[in-house]
Amino acid sequence: MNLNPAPRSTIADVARLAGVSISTVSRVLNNTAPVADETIRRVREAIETLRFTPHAAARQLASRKTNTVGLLLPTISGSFFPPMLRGIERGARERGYDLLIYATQNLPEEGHPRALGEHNTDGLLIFTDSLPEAEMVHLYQLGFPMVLLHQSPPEGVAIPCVTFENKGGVRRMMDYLIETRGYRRIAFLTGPENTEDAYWRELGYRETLTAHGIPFNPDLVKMGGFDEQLAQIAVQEWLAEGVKMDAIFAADDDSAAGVLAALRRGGVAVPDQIAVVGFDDVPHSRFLSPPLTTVRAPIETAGYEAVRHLISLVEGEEVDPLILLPTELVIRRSCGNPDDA
Amino acid sequence: MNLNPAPRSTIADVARLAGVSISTVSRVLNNTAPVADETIRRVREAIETLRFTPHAAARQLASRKTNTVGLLLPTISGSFFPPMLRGIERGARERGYDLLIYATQNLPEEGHPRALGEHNTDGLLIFTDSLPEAEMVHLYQLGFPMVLLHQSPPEGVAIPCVTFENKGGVRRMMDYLIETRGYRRIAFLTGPENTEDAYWRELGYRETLTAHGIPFNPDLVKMGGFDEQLAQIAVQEWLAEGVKMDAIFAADDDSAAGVLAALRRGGVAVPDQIAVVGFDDVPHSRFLSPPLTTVRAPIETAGYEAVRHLISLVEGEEVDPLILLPTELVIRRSCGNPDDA
DNA sequence: CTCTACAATGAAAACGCTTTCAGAAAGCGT
DNA sequence: ACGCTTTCTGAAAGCGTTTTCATTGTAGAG
Repeated sequence: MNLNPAPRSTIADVARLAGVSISTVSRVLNNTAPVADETIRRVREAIETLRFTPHAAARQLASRKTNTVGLLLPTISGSFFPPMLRGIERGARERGYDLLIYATQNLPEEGHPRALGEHNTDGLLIFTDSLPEAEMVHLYQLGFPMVLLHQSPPEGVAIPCVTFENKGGVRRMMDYLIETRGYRRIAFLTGPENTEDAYWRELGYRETLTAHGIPFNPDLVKMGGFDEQLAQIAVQEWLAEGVKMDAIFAADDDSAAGVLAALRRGGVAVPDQIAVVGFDDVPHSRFLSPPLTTVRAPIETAGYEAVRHLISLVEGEEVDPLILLPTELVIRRSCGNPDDA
Repeated sequence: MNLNPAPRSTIADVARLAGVSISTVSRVLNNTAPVADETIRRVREAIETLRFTPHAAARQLASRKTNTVGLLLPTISGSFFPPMLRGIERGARERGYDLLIYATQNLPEEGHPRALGEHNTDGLLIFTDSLPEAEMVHLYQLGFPMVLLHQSPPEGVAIPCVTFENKGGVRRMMDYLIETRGYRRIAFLTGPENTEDAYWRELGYRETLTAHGIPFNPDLVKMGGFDEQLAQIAVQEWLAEGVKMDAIFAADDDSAAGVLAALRRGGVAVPDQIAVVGFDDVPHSRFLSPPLTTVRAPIETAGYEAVRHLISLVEGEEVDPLILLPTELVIRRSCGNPDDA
């Protein structure tokens, strides 16, 4: 089937029908030079009757621009992902760019990781752990536009990075738990290793403890891995070990959901016996039971800003090397908020 | 910056370095005609030392193929989305295609909806409600490859469609609830209007009722809209109205999560007072409390199969008009499963 | 040995645009 | 009327590939 795939009309057809040259058609298409009103009208009309659509590849070849940005991420999962992608898609679309997605996990074995950026896209959005450092440096040296999401660039490589104000967010939440709610034994469920967001969140936890003169207790820290199931297991262990605590700070909301589930299963009342807080404020969190107190991270905004900065870069503008998005406390019932009881 | 963007090497550079013609380079690149082993070696070497990557746009222009498929969806959200996208990405990648994403919600006002498929992609994956019917018909008449996801084609338009065996899944779940668990007053929380999955699921509910001689009771049906919050509200209404029921069948897992939250808030024990079941088995569902009994829909597989069928179409093969993916009962605690109590 | 067939290569023509260059027409100050 | 812009337009040269066509050997068939 489809052996004779309907001859698409080209710019030449339009030119012929409108009685002008292809240059003129191109000019009205791109508004790239003055054209007489009457001519514009005729060309537009011809375009309409022929249902003409410029051929993207030809355009890209001639103009040396793809008007496409690529998004690299390790894999597609978690409740973090949809808001981020939504922001990215919106940002790209608003500036007239298309969005190409690569889950690097699925990429062919060492095949042509290079083919990624250099020719298919004008720039790359790189999420966390999705591109080997060597490849990144090479692209950088070629002057290829990139923006990092939740990951800082390698030493000496000035690739802009957008991320959350993780440490400050944790800090404010900890202050609240300690000062307002009076908790002292606060456990922390870390994110995955080698993840920067996770690193800063944990650091915020430790620093705030110190600032309040509370000694750091290694028994109160386990790995939650930003994962619901891992978090459940960790909490079950705490329960089994009989470790006592006033509150559990989960490094993200997915793991906080796991904490909630494990505590409920273990017959522990939240927040009466143990308070629980998370980080991110993914859409789901307000529906947890009890509704989750958390640190709101502007996930969608991060995606949106990242892609806009990338496009600025593509279009030759300068861009701040670090874009730190503010976080915000969202107090709900899981931490024992009396106002919402 | 980036005014002098590192001259990328072209096929001509490779040819020169290897001492052959560009035709030969192209041939070893695409394995499109026999080339002497020694020549292949030299060309490969030249490619390597120049770090040459073929320019995608030029390739597309010359070969009239983009090796890209587009995914159209209304918006990016919900727990349904990540598995689906994962399947699609994997399927596309496996067959050597790139994936372009369009959230049609973000598309410019009536601008060039046409530009979507015709020139940027070799084919389009169309999710539910994301493309006006007229546009679809037009593309179809042009012979443009498309596959629909969870939506059937308009009258007389033979666009393949992949979706779940919704009615059968609901049917089996209902049989189980009625026959094995002995429930009679089963409420149903519908999906959004004008959504086919929602339609078939509701139909399955009604038909099974009839099959078991249970009269249909309109009081036991409310709109859940595949949405956690809407579902909560609906359940709150039921509770306020004092409607009695043995079980609630939510048309998808997101709304089932809302049901669970609302019941807990209303002090109703699940499954002891009211059983709850959902549909989809999104990753999250097994972590709900109690773990959700649901109908597993192969979401990732649907995406995977859809994109593979699309690519088959692109490559000129025939494809079944309807791909119905089987669903499967997943019995967990929320329906009162004694084995897992 | 000749004939045919096929492996191996190169030259050159697309592919459908954008962009430079140049020229014609038209306005305008003097 | 004269030069000088400025506006508008067309011809033609790319952009970096793939693909067709032609050419040259070289090997097996007869």
